[in-house]
Amino acid sequence: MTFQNDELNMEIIEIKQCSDCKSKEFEHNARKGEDVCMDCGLVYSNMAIDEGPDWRSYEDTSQEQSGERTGMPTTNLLHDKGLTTDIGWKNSDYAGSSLSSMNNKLFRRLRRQHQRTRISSSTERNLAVALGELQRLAAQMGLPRDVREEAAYIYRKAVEKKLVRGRSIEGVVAASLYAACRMRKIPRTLDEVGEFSRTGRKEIGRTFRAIAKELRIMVQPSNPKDYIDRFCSVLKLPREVITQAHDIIDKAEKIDLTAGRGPTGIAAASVYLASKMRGFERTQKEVSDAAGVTEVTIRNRYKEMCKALDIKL
DNA sequence: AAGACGAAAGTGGTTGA
DNA sequence: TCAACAACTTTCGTCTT
Repeated sequence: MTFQNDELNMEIIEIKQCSDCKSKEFEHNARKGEDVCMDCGLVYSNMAIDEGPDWRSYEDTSQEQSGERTGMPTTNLLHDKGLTTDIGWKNSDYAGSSLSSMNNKLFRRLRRQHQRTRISSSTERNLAVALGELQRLAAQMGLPRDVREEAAYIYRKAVEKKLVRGRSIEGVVAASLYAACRMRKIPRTLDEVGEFSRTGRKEIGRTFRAIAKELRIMVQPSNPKDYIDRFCSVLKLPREVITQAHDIIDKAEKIDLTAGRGPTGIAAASVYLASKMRGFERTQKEVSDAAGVTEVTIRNRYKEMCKALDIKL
C-alpha cells in the first residue's frame, strides 16, 4: 500500500518546546510516528498511521455490500493464507441478465478448474491437512487465536525446513502447538498436548526439540509461575492461595532451589504448600493429578522447600 | 481406610570424554 | 559413540491420622 502525502491529511506539528517541561530536546521514533521529550518523557504522536484495514466503500451502489477495498486480514491458519479468489457463483453478467447456456457451461468448468488450483502442490495439500488438525487440537485444548497463529507460523517454517519428512504431520502439528504455548507464556505440559493428539508425549517432545533446534527458536525453560494459575483453577483454589504460591516460588528462586528441576514439579509443590498454609488443603494426589507429576516429586520438592525456606506447619 | 512417607529400581535425556 | 549421571517415575511396603 502506498501513501501520498496530500492524502494523509494530517497536520504535521512542529514541536518547538515541550508543553510540560519546556525542554527543547526530542527524540523521534519514525516507526511509531512519535516524538518523545528527552526530559520528561511526554509523548507526542503527531504522525500515527492507522494500520487498520481500509474498509471504506468505493462503490456507488449502496445495496452492494459496502464494497470494501480489502478482504480479511491474511492468516497463517489457512493453507493459502486466505489470499485466493473465487469466481462469482451467479450465472449472470455485469448487468444482471443471465448467461447463455453455452457460457453457463463454460463458467461451471472454469469454476471447477479454478477450485482445483487452490490446492496446487503437495506442500499445499500437506498444509491444508495439517492446519485442519491444528485447529482441531487447539480447539479441544481451548487455546486462543494468537497461539494458533503462532503455531501455524512455526509449522510453516518446519515444512520449509523439510522437518516433516520422516515424522507424522500430527506429531509436528502437536509440537508446533506446544512450542507456541510456551512462547506465549501459557505453557501446557507435553502430557496435556499428547492427551488430545494421536501422538504420544514422547514423540511430541522429540519433534519439539528437533524443531526448536532447526528453526533456532529460543524457548526459554518455562517458568513455574506460568503454571500456577491453571493448576489452582483446576483445584478450585482461591486467589490468596495463588498469591501465596507465587510468593513461595519467588523465594525458592532466590536461593537457587529451582535450578535444574522440572518447572511443573516446582509449581505443583508450591501450590500444595500454599494450599496447606492457607487452610485450603488438597491431598498430594489431587495436586499431582492436576499438575501431571507424581506425588513423589511433589513430596521431594515440598520437603526441600520446607527445609530451605524454614516453613513449619 | 485414606493419605503421607520413603526406599529401590527403572526410564529418557543430557553431558563430557 | 558410550558411559556416567541427575531428575523424574513407578511400585510397594510402612507409618500416621
